[in-house]
Amino acid sequence: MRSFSPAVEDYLKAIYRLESEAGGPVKTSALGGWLGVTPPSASGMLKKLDDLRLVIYVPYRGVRLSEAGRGAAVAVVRRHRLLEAFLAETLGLSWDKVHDEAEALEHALSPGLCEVIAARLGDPRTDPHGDPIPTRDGRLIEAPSKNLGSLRPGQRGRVARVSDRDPAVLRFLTARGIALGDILEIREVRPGGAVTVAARSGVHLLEAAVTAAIRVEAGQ
Amino acid sequence: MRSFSPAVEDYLKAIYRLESEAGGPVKTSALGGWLGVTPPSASGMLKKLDDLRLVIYVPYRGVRLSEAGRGAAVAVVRRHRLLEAFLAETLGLSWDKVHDEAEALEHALSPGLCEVIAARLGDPRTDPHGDPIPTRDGRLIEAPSKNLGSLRPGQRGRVARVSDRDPAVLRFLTARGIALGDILEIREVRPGGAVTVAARSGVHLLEAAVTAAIRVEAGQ
DNA sequence: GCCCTCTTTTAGGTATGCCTAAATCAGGTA
DNA sequence: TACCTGATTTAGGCATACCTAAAAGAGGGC
Repeated sequence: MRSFSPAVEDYLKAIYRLESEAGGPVKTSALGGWLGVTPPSASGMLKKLDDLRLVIYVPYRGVRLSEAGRGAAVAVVRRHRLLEAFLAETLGLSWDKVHDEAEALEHALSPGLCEVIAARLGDPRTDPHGDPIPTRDGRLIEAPSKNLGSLRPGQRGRVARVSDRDPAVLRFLTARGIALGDILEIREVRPGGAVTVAARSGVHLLEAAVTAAIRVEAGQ
Repeated sequence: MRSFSPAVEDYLKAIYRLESEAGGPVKTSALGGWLGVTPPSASGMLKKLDDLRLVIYVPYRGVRLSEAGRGAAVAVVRRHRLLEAFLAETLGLSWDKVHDEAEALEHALSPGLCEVIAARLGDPRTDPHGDPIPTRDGRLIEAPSKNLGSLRPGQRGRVARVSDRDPAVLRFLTARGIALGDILEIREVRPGGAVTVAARSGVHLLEAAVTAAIRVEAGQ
């Protein structure tokens, strides 16, 4: 498996993520929005990725990863999450900082060094946000989890994953003393998506953006 | 100080190194040869670097770093050598492997992460090849050293630095049990530049390429 | 079924950084 | 001083990956 340009890797990773979220083909504009490029730029790149057989792109309809594309995307995700785990472990970087640094370094990490890091960390299963790290052979085990917002008042859940998309959310949770593995009990669900939760560190109001970022292992 | 493209950083680093070695302006073809690009490519880039005020480029005469260029070059050298030290320290990478990995990662290392690494390592003064690591404020302290080949039979020197240019040389030295800090005594100087040395691990014949890669702190 | 609107693609352009081929310059030789 | 040779620069191209503006397609409302 040859290596791809940073731009190609970013597209594959983005398509992988959006495809998982949407459960179907990804629209050109959604991809462009996610990556911060204009629709024409995304459209042009998709044609190129289709030529490379990394995606199946049907103009006006959307794009899906091919088997080869999925493999390449998962490899990038593995590098990214291993780097996050490595930076947290060896340098003590907080979970709100690891994403951006990993984002920059992932394209420059050789396969050999990637595996040295994995071995050094003892093949961790998750990164600092709780996201699963794909295995070397490209398997990704997604533990079942549901969005915190889908729980009813009185229900409890263990914080399993927190989206790394917005560092401010991560800092907010750190400031409130909420971390991965903590058990949250829903007290109140407000219209708009905000919730009130009881945690080890007390009762907190979590705004919609925060609630949406948290996935829990339910039934605790 | 804004950040530069990987290509620009590579040129600055190369000019810095060749300028130090030559003790004067660097020729276009020497730079191209070092970086593995053709003379026209180097020529074009030098014009651009001159526009950016990073170098003083006199067509047909050669190129020197400006103050700004020197600062940027030293910053890249710092990132490179800190990364080498970090990879050796935390991952146990051998001195023949750290260079290539650092070469790839250095352009993606943020200033912030660079300083976290420096702090974690306790602000090391040298990388795994004995090359000095510039300080954060851009000072580079070069300890006096001379080439192993300049010693006469009977003279001794402590291995202070070994060029990271050729990994095979580094592996050869490792295989012969010769490391940084070891004391070598010249037994024989052969025509062409090869030498015979007595080391802790025994007597070894070092070919010209190996001899040229070693710098020693003389008078041991 | 037609049209209108929004999305998406095509067209054409910019910047980076590399290449080959051709022209030009510098410096030593006759 | 005129020329030759080798180094260097200019000229013209290619690939990547982005942009804006304009054209074209898709799908809903009437």
